[in-house]
Amino acid sequence: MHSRTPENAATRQERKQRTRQALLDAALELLKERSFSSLSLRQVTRTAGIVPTAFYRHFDDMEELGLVLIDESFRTLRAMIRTARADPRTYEHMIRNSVEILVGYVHEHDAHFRFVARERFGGVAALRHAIRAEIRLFASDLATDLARLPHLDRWSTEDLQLLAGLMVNTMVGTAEALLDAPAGDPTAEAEVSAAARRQLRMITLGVPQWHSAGAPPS
Amino acid sequence: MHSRTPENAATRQERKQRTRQALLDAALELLKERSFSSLSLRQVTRTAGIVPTAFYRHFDDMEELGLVLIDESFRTLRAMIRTARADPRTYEHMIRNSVEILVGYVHEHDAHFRFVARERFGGVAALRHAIRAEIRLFASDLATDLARLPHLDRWSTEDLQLLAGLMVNTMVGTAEALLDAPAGDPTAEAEVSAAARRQLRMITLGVPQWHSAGAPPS
DNA sequence: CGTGTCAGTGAACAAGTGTTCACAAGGTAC
DNA sequence: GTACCTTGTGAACACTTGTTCACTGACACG
Repeated sequence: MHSRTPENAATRQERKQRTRQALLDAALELLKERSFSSLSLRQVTRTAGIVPTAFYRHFDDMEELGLVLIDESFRTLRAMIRTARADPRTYEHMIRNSVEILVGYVHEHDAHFRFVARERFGGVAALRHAIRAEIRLFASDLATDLARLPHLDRWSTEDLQLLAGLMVNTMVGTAEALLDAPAGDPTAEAEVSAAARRQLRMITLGVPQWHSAGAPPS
Repeated sequence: MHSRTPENAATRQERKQRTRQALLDAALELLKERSFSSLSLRQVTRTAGIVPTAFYRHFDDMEELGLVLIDESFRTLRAMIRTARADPRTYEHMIRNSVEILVGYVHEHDAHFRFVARERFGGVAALRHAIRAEIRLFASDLATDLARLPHLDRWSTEDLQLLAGLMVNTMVGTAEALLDAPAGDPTAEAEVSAAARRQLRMITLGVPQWHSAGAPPS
């Protein structure tokens, strides 16, 4: 064994990537309690186990790190959405499925969800805008999925967007309620998801009436 | 004119109250851009025009100031709600009325709304909890009002709460959309409020169907 | 008029901040 | 095997932060 790579060493790129990820993880960990704007570069490097100045080898700025963190968070969010988009046969099926998947993801990636929820209206404009854009995108995807359901196939795209926005809003509210539930309390979690299902059902019940009711202008 | 009170002077209590208010106003002004957790005592005193140490004559803490600010914000919110609660005759009337009042209040007290929206999931736990409690209270009030409307008079209180939560959520989302609209752009504002009305209508359209549809368990 | 109260001052502190710079060490490339 | 490149180090900088303390001066009260 003349090789001097005891298994934790590796190519330089890999090592760099590893401490970069350590910085991201450290920040995400700290963001469970503080908010991003009150997070200091030195705190991040300290909990990542490197010296403050080394930070600049990986990011220009705390803001740049924040944006990468948003990207990372939305990768898991998009993965969730992809899972949830599988064949929306009926409203009921879609509702049960979506809520269940949401609960699972929030449970498993609560740091990402917590970060996004906190920064959605937080102090840092760049993060706010990135998040807002992603959520809008999400609503658009949902709208095109909805268009395949009975009754909704003849809705205008504007109304579909509004309906999707309503549902996304409810889901976001549910996610936030889940984050607030005492960690790992299964009954609280069950209550929140039951409430979410009922609320989504309330929304869908109006669907068949919408156009026959006239949908008054403005 | 031997009196040395040129009009800005007054009794000592009044003067104290005035600088106290100056501190609150300064903080609220700064909170339009930063978030509370990244707001420093010295910044507040600086923009209020007093020396940092004088802060302690009025508050023990920045957190105490924050809580007072929440109180102040929710006084205007409660005033809004009181106005909006006047006789909910029909759904349509209620919707038009509520949205219009909301738009007016957000327009006039945008600093308060902005502060609340930002701290609802912000870093400071005490503020978060205070806000959450107020919003729950709001939803409860709305639920009791809703109980007087046709169809809803025979709903269970749990379902009324869920419906109210749905509507409050939509209103909160609308308020946040209004805060994002380019300042004073009347067409953007009109679009947001039109969207809000349509969304609320979508919700109410399901109401007559709810119980006849079975409202399946959990 | 005289005395005490108290909102606001200014100096001082220990600690934390972002960012710079010169430097060490070791993997990379020739 | 040697020279380079790059990740991480440590000292140093100029600031800002919260909080303390002894103080001043004008209003309040007797």
